Amino acid sequence: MAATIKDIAKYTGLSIATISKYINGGNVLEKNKILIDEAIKELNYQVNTMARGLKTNKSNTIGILIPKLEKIFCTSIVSNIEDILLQHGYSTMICDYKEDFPLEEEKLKFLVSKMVDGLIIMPHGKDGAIIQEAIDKGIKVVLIDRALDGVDCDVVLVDNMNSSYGAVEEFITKGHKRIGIINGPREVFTAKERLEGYYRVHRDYSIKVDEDLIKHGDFEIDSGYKLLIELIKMEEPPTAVYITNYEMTLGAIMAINEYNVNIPNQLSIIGYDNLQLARIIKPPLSIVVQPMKAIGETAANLLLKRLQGDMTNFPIRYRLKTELLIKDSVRKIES
Amino acid sequence: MAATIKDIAKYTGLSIATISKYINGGNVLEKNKILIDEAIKELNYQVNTMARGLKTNKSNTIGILIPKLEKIFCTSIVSNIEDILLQHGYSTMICDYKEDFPLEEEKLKFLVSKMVDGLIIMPHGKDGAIIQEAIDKGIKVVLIDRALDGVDCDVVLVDNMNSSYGAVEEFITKGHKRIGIINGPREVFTAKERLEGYYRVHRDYSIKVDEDLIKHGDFEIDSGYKLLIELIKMEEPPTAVYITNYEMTLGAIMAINEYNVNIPNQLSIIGYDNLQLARIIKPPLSIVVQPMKAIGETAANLLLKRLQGDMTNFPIRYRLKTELLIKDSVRKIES
DNA sequence: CCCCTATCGCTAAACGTTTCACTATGCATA
DNA sequence: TATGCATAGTGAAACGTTTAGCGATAGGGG
Repeated sequence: MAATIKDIAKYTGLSIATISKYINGGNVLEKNKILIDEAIKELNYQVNTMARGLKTNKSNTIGILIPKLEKIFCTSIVSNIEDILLQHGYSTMICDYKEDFPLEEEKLKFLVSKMVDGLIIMPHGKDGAIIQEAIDKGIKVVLIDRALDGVDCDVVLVDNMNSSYGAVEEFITKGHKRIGIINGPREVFTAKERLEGYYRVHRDYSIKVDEDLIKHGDFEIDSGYKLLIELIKMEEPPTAVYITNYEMTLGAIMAINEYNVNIPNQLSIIGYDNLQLARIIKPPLSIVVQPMKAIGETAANLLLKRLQGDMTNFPIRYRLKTELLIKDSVRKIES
Repeated sequence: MAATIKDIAKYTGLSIATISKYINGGNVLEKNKILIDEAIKELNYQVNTMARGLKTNKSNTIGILIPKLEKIFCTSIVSNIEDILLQHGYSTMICDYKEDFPLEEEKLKFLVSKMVDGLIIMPHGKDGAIIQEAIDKGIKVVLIDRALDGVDCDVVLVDNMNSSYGAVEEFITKGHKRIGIINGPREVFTAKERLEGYYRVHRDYSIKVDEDLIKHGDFEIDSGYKLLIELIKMEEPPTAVYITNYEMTLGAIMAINEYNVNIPNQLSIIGYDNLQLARIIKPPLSIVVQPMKAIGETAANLLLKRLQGDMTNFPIRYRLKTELLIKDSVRKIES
């Protein structure tokens, strides 16, 4: 049905080797160039990527693997990655694994089976073995947002520790002493780091941490909702709560609305990740803003560099800074 | 490097044809099954999808093409599509075209070049020619959200007309007469239909439409923001505003917050698309909820049916109903 | 004992490219 | 004129599968 390189050869009277050479940027007599171009247009020829991939073991395609398509944090990064890769002639294949470990493995294998030349992964599992397998096959890999043990590759991370430090410090300098934190799962890389920042700033300001104020959710709306309720129902509730991702921030706000908690008079809040959120909520919400654009760009450019064979400083680990956006959801406590 | 079917043949002493047959579900003696399985495990064999695709012209992969990755409306549908396709052994390749027409064409070609067996597309351009080309190549296509002229395929749509009708009717029955609408671009399929509903309910209730109350945005946050301001700054402003997509609803709320407009006392509002939004805003927002889940499921199941060769009622056009979620953002006007 | 059928396995060609090694051509240099 | 050397083009093998067609084997019915 579809025209092949053979048809072009027949049309032009040249050999397939010549056609192939031209298509791949080789030198051909001017008159043959014209002839081939004509044939391509006439026969509506398009390269068969399967055949090419079979020969070359390349696809000019980058696989992107993220936890969940509905998380704006993920898609926003992906979009930035795409922008850059596209400019350099790479296509992308986006997969999400729905926060599911077995599915992560499956999708990763899928991408590998599609002969991607590179991979950008926001990993979920603790186990880097399958990723290492891909690397061993010669696929260049860049991890984003979360590091992984036992994997030999570049990583682009956010400075979670200092971002938490800054947010909680904001509370402290405004006079808060009982500060709740709604954090992610204990075992998750980013959650661990964010909690570390919480501890460290308490230590630096000589404020004792009340472990009851530390709540572990699962980074989803529901747990934000439930844990905020737990916090405000405590016998001695916190005067401020720091929530460490976007979805849980949403959930927390739902709880706040439902229980008619006045922000910031009854409770001070710092949320996470979404600029729009800050403007939609009343009063405007103070948030920690992650550098989605920088993450995407850094990861994409790094991968491009590796694909070009430039392995300087491998493996490299970037730490990108967050921004603390101060609005009206934190009250100053007079002492 | 990687093991091929040949290696398996060598390992087991069988021919490659037998291996291939077994891998593809053919019958093989029990002892050979065991032997082959052992070889596969031992050599860590994985099918080379390129070679397979080259022979079969199939990939067991479905391409999904959406306007923008950051739009929760899109990704939410995609996620539902994926769930179903995955259950049936299909993988998906997700592409977005950033609301850009040339890029839409490019990405479509990319997907076609990857030999996708089917396509689910939320189209942007008016021109269905390239899509028709794909169809002519034997790729099964299902369009979602927007229909397209000159394309011979199934479509899964939302009943935009009646959803607008219902939303505006809610205002009318509560006594509103001057009802603004922040709509999408004039030429966009869904926007046209939503406007049609607005007109029709006015006609049915014998309320004259003031054309100045009809605003055309571009379905992005900014235009929601600007157009709401335009509306409230009118000499004779509307008492209610209906906003026809999620992003513009966000923008409108930003404007409302900024100008300290009291909802619903100064202005009644019905927004679009996002259940979470309803609970985050104060007062809770009445919204039109589109059936993302049903759209995804309908499209996926339909495509699966077509892929199985079942072409009954082709081309079929689904019209899915929206739900009007009534909360506290609409005021009753006593007359 | 023969024939039929079912089952399993094999040979070999084909899919559409890329690429290596080679030939042919033309031109400048000695 | 002979030599050397780019440059353009070619033939053929290879990439890892699938599959049509055929051969071999075995079991069962007559």
